[in-house]
Order: sequence, then C-alpha cells, then structure tokens
Amino acid sequence: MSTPQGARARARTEVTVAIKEAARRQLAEEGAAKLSLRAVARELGMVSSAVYRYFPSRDELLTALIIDAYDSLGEAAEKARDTDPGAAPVPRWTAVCEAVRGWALTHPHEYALIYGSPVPGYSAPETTIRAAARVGLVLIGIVRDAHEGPGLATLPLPAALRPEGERMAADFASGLPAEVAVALTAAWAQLFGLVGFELFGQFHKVVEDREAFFRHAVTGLAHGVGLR
Amino acid sequence: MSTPQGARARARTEVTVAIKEAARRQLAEEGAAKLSLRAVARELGMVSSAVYRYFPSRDELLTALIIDAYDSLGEAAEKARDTDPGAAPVPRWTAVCEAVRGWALTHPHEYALIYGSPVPGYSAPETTIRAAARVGLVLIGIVRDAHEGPGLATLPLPAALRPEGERMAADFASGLPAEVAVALTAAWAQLFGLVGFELFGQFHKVVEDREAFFRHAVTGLAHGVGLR
DNA sequence: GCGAATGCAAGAGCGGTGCTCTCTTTTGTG
DNA sequence: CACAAAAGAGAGCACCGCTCTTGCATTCGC
Repeated sequence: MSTPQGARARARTEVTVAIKEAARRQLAEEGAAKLSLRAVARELGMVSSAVYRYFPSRDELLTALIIDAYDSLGEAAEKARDTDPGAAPVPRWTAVCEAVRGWALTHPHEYALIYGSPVPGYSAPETTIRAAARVGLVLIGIVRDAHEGPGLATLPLPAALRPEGERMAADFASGLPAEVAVALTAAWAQLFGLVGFELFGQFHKVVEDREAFFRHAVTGLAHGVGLR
Repeated sequence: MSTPQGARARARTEVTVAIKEAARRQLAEEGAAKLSLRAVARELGMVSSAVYRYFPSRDELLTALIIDAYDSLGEAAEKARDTDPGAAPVPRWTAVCEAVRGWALTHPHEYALIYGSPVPGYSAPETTIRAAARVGLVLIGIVRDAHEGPGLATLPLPAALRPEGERMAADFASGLPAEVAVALTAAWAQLFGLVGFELFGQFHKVVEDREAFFRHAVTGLAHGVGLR
C-alpha cells in the first residue's frame, strides 16, 4: 500500500505530492475557482500535459485536495479531543468545536472547498465520505462517553421522528438513545452553520466578538444534545 | 428611478433583464462555475462583447444574480410569515424556516451562490448586504412579536457576551433583550447550517426523513431563542 | 545483457473562456 | 436634418482544460 519499492514508483509518489502541494498553495492563495492545472505545472517547471499523468483531470486533483482537507480537519478535531481526555463533557465538546473553527479560519479556502458549494460539479466519491465522517465521529464519541459516564439530559422526540432516530442510532451512533442521535445530527449541521457564516462574511457588522459568540453558541449546542 | 421614459432606456432595461434571465437559466442548469458570459450572449443571439455594454464583467453579472436571489429568498420568507399572522410564535417560526428550506431545494444553485463559498472572488458589495438581511429581519420580527405578546423564555447570557448582546440588540434587534439577540443570531446561522448540509449532500446516508428532521430541528431552534 | 514494453515529459493543437480594442451601425435629440 | 451618444460586430489577446503524437528514459522478461 505504501511506496511499493521501485525507484520509479517512488519518484511517482514524490511528484504526486509535489503537485498536491503546489495545488494546495494555489488553493490557499487564490481559491478553488482560480486553481489551474497549467499554473501548477508552471510552478513545478513541467508542461501542463505532464500533470495529466498524475491526475486525469482538474476535478480529480480537487477531489484529492478535498480528501486531504477532510483528513486535516478531522485530525485537528481529534487532537482537540485528546488534549484533555479527563475533562468534563461540555468543555471537551466546545474544545472540539473551537478546533473546527480554528482550522476553518486558518484554512478558509480548503474549508470552502469541503463545506461550501460543491465546486467540481457534482462528484462526491465514496472515498470522500469516510474522510468526511471523521469530525462527526469525534463529536459522537464525546457524547457517548458522557452517556456512559455522567449521563445525558435527553429531550423528548416526536413520534414521527422515532423510527428515524432509531435508525440513526443503529447506523452511526450505536449505544446512544434515538433522541440523542437526532439532536447530535442537528448540532453537527448547526456547528458548521456557525463556522460557515463567520467564514463567509455573513457576520459582517453583525457579530463583533466572534470568539465569545462562538463559544456561547457551541455551549448551547452541547446542552442541546444533552451534555451538562 | 424606474424606466426614465426614453425608448432607448426602455430597451436597455429590457435587454438587461433578458441577460439576467438567460444567466439565471444557465445558473440553474449548470451552476455558477459553468456560467459563461459568452454562452449567455449566444443564447440571446448577440455577440459576447455586446453583453459588456450591460454588465462590465462576469462578476458584476453574478453579483446582480446574487442580489436577485437574496430578494427571492427574502420574499419567500416574508410570504411564509404573512400566510397565518395570527398563529402562535413557534408555528410562525417553523413556517419561515421551512420556506427557506423549500426555496433552497427548488433553487439549489442560487442558494449555493449566496450561502455557499463566495465564488466570484471576494466581492460583497454594500448593495448585497441589505438584500441579505431580509430573511434575518423576518425571523427578528417573529421573535419581537412574541416578546411583545406571549413573552419569551430567556436564557442567561455569560458576562463576557453581555456588551456584545447589548450592541446586537441596539443594532438590529431593537426592543429585544440582549440574550435573545445573541440566541437569535446563533439560530439564524444554525438554520442555514441545517439547510446547507441537506442541500450539499452532507446528510447523504445520514438523514432519511429530511422533512421531519428539519421540522424537529428548527423547532429546537425556536425554543433556543425563547419561543414557546 | 539486450530487446521490448512501459512510463514519462514535451510540444502542438482544439475549443472554450473573460475581456479589450476598433470600427460600424443605429437611434434619440437639439 | 445633422450630430453625438449608445449599441452591436468583429478581431484579437492571454488564459484555461484536455487530447494527441512524438521522442526519450527506465524497467522488465527472456
């Protein structure tokens, strides 16, 4: 799976990561819309057609960047979760949320790539799905720990949503009550609403002290899923 | 302000709206990334350089579409608010939220244009800000009505966020308590997090009964701002 | 060890894009 | 009616994604 020996293969993976690095640099500077395969080739001193030996199309290159971005964000979230494993549920939750926000603020174009409009057309390959789930899994883990530890303050679930909640719990939140699975999914989406609004300028002239506002809002999200 | 007489001016506005219509059609079919001024010109039977007499650049055309989209969404929200003015606060709130969701589902590319990544680079002219505020104003109005009527169940605000909340209330939520202004702003962002996640495919294999889930989630948002 | 198969870079080229010029035609108005 | 302003037409520039063919190097099978 890793470098399968051969000097040739080694050179290939090296060029591949060089292309991704140059592309990521362009992405950070100009945004996804301006990312151009030809410019990447120029930066690497090769001709544009050579890049197609490594990525069959611009969209494939973008997809690779998307997966890397999901991984990077997921790693940031996991790191925040693990820095103080003994902390109470709510601080752990807010720490992860703030890590997500921090990553988004330092990688705005990459964030836009994965949580903004799907720019490369409509390609969401299965490979991206696993990567996309990492942040969600971190949040689930915190809530599960709380459920098995100090317990959760659950809210009632309307009857119409009960089967959906049972399915959710079975699918990706095993061990958690249905109403928590539903609340958690909503909080997950709402977290990215907060981050996206700040990042995309919707809070311009609306929220000034973004840090404090965010902390307060995600604390509210934590309470919404039953953490105390 | 409207058509200043002259047949020439009339023709100009006609061509202008024709260009916008063609552009909106392309936007709906292909998305913002594929929207091309030359294709618009082709569809209208004119040469590409002629379009530049009406819109100085592709970005300006996109900006016009953005403003129209904000207006269209705001109108949908206002319509939902006005259909049953005597209803209780929570149903009024959820009706507006569902109107936002419905508009987003029927105008996905336009929604992506205004709440996805800012595609035309980084242009957020002042003119768009007024248009962007309409949905927010609808939500504020509902909460204000409830505040002056049945009252709100407010939650405490951390001391660090009190000045921010006071400023918010003074700026755009006059008559509402500071903690409600803060909660309202958070709910506003969270609403679009829910809509965006559904629209951009993050709920794929996660949420099945989207309608019921959304209704439940926005009811939670309503409670979060103090509506009962 | 050597020829053949394979991998890779280079270059030219196609159709498309945004945008800018110049030139001509149309048209409203003094 | 004449003239100036507005609008359209066309060519052209630099860039884009992508394809194809052509040489060259490396690797593999015999």
